[in-house]
Amino acid sequence: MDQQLPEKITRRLLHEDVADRLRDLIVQGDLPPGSRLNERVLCGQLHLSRTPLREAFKTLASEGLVTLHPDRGASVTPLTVELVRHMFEVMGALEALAGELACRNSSDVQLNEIRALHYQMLVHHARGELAEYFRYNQQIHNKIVEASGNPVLAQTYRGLNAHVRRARYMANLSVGRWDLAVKEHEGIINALSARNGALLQSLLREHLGQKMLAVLAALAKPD
Amino acid sequence: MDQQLPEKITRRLLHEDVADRLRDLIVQGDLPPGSRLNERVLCGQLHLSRTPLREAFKTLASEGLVTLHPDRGASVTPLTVELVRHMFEVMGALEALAGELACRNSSDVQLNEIRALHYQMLVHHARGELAEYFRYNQQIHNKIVEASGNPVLAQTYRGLNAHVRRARYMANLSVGRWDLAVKEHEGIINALSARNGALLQSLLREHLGQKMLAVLAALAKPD
DNA sequence: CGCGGAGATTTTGTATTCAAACGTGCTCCT
DNA sequence: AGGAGCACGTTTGAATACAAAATCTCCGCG
Repeated sequence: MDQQLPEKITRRLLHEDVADRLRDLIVQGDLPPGSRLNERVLCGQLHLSRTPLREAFKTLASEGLVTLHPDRGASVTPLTVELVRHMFEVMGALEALAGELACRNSSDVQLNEIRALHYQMLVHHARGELAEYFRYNQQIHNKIVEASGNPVLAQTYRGLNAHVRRARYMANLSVGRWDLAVKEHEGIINALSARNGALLQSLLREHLGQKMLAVLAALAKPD
Repeated sequence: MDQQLPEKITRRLLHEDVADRLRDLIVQGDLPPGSRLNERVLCGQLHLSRTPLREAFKTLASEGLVTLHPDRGASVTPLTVELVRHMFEVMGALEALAGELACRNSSDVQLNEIRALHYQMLVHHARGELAEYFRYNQQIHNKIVEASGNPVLAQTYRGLNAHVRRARYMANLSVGRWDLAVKEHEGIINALSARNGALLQSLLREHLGQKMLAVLAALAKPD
């Protein structure tokens, strides 16, 4: 009997690339909050036709990064204090769940990978390489969510995380906060290594709460 | 000074209607899990062109109800035991959060609305009107999530809930389970009325857990 | 009888076209 | 002066057209 066909070598669809591209632009602030997304202009810049661009809009809209105004186009969803607070609330619940599950389900291999990333991150922190630090930091959180073994959780997390990354991008952390964040990570890794789910949950919540405060503070001041 | 323009009388976009339509068809099983979605055929049935249909696919794909296969079209995401388990795990975390927040943030008006829905539901239960019961049941859970005052949570919840409803649709509950579910609801309403967040959380978790077991049992047998 | 492959057919992915809504700036009237 | 109304250009929404990939068909061959 014939096996389920193994999902091809995965060809990439244009609208997916475009969605990724736009998501990055939004997260990094190149497309600032509230800005209008003119289809003709973007088509020119991205060298494609309106069809895949508009399809990408739909994807981003359902992630909440983009808002659609019937007959008046799309715009980058504004990043309000309220939105940030609500996002972090949900993220908190998701990360807590991820931590609990990761303690129960993750393999030792996965755990070692996470630890390895952590040490890499420490190196970049020591060298003051912020961008690299961010990348590893992000990877660690992603790995923890992956290690939960729950793809639905992972996908939901990814969707929200784009917002969080956008917020954090605007909120360039202070050095003091940075050092503290590294300390918090230390505890997180330890709790995970000990597979202490309850502890890990509270540490993740604390960590995320601190991150939110930093983001809110940064949002509040200059614009 | 001029007021924020009140977002128009909201014109509805075609692809949104189509997405709603398809979502219902999938949830109700008219488009069974795994079935292929032929664009030409669906265009004929829904009386529209491929453009808005494909846009709707993108929305449903990001909700996970539909899976896109590059160059080979779209299909209804299969409903596996694993998927159900993972979904309910995430839903559990979301509902728990919703319960906690609802206890803290909901207005008395909202609480009364929920209680009113509950009594309506009891009436339909007493009369054995399953479909009506389901509608009120659904509304109650939605209202609780709304009462949390967190739109991000609400949207995330809605996205996953489509899956849950689909699962439940396949799993027509037994009468015994039905009576029990009503009892559980009684406790949920009481905890919410007392604004006892901790209790509400555990009751919601228990309730959802029971629902998952019923769904899994139904999934396991016939097919 | 099964296998393989060339060509036809279908289906999808993307571009282009057509139509309707929106916004703008002007005129004209009060 | 100020505002209503209208013609114009612009932008979006949806349909259609075109191109490429996948699937199907059917024939020859082992």
